[in-house]
Amino acid sequence: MSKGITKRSENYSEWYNEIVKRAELAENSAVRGCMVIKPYGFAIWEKMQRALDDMFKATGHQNAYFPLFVPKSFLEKEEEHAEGFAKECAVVTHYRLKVNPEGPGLIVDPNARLEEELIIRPTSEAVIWNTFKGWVQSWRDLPLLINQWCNIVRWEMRTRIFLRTAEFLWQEGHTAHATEQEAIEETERMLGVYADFAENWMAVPVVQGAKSPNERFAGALETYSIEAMMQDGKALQSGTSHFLGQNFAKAFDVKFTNKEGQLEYAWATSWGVSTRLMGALIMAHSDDNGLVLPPKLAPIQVVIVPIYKTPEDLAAISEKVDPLISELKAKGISVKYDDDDKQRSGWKFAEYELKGVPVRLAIGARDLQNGTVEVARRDTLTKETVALDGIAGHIENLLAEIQANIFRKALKFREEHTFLVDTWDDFKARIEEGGFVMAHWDGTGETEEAIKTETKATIRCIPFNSVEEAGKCIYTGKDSAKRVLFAKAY
RNA sequence: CGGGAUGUAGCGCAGCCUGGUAGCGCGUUCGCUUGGGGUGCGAAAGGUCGUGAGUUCAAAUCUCGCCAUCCCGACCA
Repeated sequence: MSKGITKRSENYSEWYNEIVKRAELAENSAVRGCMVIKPYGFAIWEKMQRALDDMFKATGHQNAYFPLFVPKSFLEKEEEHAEGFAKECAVVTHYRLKVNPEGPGLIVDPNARLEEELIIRPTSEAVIWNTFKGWVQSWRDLPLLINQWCNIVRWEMRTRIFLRTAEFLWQEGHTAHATEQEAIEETERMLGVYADFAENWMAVPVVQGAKSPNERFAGALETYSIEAMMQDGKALQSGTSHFLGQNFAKAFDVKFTNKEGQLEYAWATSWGVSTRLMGALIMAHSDDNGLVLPPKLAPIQVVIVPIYKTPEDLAAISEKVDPLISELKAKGISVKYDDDDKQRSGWKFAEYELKGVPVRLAIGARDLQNGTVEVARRDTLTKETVALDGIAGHIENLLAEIQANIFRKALKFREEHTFLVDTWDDFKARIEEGGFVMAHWDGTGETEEAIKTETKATIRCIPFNSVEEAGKCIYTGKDSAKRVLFAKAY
């Protein structure tokens, strides 16, 4: 295997695949379309989960768990929902295998056919609303604020590790409310939580907005999303929040008695983010040397590499390093002291760079003499020699600075690749180059479809902060009241 | 499901056209060397060439079937 990795400018998708592999985040599995998330990659996902889970709890939600299997009759109940997911469902038809009587191996036992097929959940609205029926009777039972962490299966034709796999991990929030207004507020609140997480934890700036009807979740009245820009200028939908109206309450007969004693259908929301966020994290920050991680999500925030020849040298270094490790840990900083003699220091430098560790300290005989340590930061690839005295505080500040810096960098990149466009020729040219294009649209699905066919760009969202501004549709020239966000998307 | 390609050592590949002892790089193991950016040298281990059939004295190589994977399209968080 060559030591360098493919450059972003040469082949962006190859670069992405190599980062995933070389940083040991995940690998393709023996099972078509499914990935193995490796320990280092999973550690990042766990940090994401922890932060998100805390945010869900802080907004009043509780975790629960619902079955992997969805009876086909449940999935059928909400018609649009069923239609939307039908094409990508894995179906369980039998419950037993048996030894092949005519040869080696096992066969599906034809006598063990299920009376009703079970669908492996592509999402859990159906099972959950079937359950909610039993949980909701009175206005006092509302709001019902539930979240679950689980895996789901969507049988994709073409898969890409983290970005689109047949099986993936996610979190799905499902809530029931007494009023439409309350449900809409919840939908907005949770999109806000996602935006907060993306920007303040992942350091990925996002555009919040509403999906066009074409791009809406099957069964939703309104879908909101956060859209992030990757370094190739393409958009990645990084989280969605849906206002489901009373569709599921009606489909599953979830009614409650309001304060006036009348029966009403409950109002629903659902919202989710998935392991796709790992893809966003990689593609937003990493460079031609490997992964770049925001300190807040890095499994290892600081690595310390001793430079030594003899065991005596190492002992002298460790004597200085040990108290520093304690001090860093006391500040809640995760630190790894890599005194492993199996690899050389130069090899370690390259390896931790590849894995995106935000700060690397190197300490050798020279430093012991001078009372210093070499501090290297991953985001800028710069090094400085700093006095060992007071280094813990310095590192703490440095981690915060790195977190802020990679956000700034990503935001600057997005701003430099976002364009206001008013003519169709400009539109095609800008989309071709990559980036976000803010343009007027006549509001029809037909126009959206035509633009997609001609340019591969879709409406990523109608941004919440889009100002009212009279204009003409980029494609048809019809009147438009505001600009929407167009881009090619993952 | 349409179009294209690939399957040879743990990984990345050459060999196939023109059939005749299975090779290279990385990694692995051992020894020495080196140690502030993937050290250098030497030795060694490791493959029923995706699979099944056929042609042939002889098949990684030619023919046919099957399987799997990847890329490009239609579908998608």
